[in-house]
Amino acid sequence: MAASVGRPRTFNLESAVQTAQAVFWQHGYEATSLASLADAIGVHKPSLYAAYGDKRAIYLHAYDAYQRDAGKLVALALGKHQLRDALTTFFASDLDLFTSEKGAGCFMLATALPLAGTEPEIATRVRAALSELRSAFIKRLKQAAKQGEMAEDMDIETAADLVLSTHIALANRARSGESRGELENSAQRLINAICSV
Amino acid sequence: MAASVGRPRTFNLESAVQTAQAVFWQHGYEATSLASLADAIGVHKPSLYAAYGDKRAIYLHAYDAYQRDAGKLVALALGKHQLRDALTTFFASDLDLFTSEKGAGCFMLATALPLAGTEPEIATRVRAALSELRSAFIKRLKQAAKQGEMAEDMDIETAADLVLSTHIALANRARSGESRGELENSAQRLINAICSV
DNA sequence: AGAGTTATTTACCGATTGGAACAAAATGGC
DNA sequence: GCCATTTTGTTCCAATCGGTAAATAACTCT
Repeated sequence: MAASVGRPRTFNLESAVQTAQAVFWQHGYEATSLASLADAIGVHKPSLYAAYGDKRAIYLHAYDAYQRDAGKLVALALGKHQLRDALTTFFASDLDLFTSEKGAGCFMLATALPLAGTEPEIATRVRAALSELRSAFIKRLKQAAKQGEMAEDMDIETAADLVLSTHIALANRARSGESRGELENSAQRLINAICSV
Repeated sequence: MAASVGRPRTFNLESAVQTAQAVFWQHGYEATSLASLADAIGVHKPSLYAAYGDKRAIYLHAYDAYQRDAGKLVALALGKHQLRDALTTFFASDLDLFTSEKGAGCFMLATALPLAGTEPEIATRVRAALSELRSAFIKRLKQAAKQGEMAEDMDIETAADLVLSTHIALANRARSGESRGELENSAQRLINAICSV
């Protein structure tokens, strides 16, 4: 896979994507210049073009990396045996992510949603990601319902909506600078509303 | 207030702000150029500078107008006598706004939140707006609780969080291009979870 | 050691950006 | 009719934008 012939690359492809991700995360897609990306990574612009392609391609690399990493966190959290454990872990890693030093809020919602106003293919990506997340919630909540872990009068579709809505809202509120404590309170209240045990 | 002396302005200040708002709404703050604003309004750039100030000032005018208009809709909806009526009206006007032809999703969340990553004063504005909205929900839900309109086992803070979260999530999902029907379903499920009558 | 390959650096491109200078045009007050 | 005032249209600015051409440097393979 890696070309062993020719002059070796002086920077790591994956970690450079992480660096680019942080720049996009803080400034958004449009406000991020190629010069600032190259500067942050420590290379010159043509190196970025040679390695990834144009600005859009660099962004999509950062986007894909985020989705992959976030997906792992979701799977890890929802894998917990008890629903309350699963949701607590899910929202804890959510808040870790949304208050990380790489950027405030959710990378995807903060950087891709503005573009969604004019670029349908970006909108479709976000829509698909949210739909996939909701499906994961549905699957996990069905399992919880079987084990009697869900509050009575709470059907699965409603609970999935509430978890997804809280997830999205926490991302938005975190980007607006709300304190982690308040966000944790909201997450805790949702968990108590959904879980019977 | 209006200068009666001098050459009269050839465009309406308020409607020009609405036009500017639509451009920002669709493209976001950074991707909106002064040239495109002037073009959409039908004037030349210097007229915008003379009337409002720089690009940031034009955006803040659009932002303030949005907040004022949206605030009226919220007050109108929450003024309904029955909680179910109030929430139904609230989310209906939400979806009208989020699927309007002026732009997809919520103007505030779509255009201001990306800026919040680097500009604290913008972040503070959004934070304050969301906090104010939550307070309005709390006030309205307290009244509903007195009249026995809220589901048992549902405390006010939790319900307010869920309404706010759903509101924010609908805005995000609308911008991602989700159909109005799916969004309506989510709103309806939340209403059923909160209201006893 | 030389050839082939790949990534580097420097320099540059046209286009667009937000913003401003300036004079002409259009009004009300005198 | 003229002056003060305000907005208009034209023109221009330095800076930055995303992207590229071309030469050089660093490596592997034979």
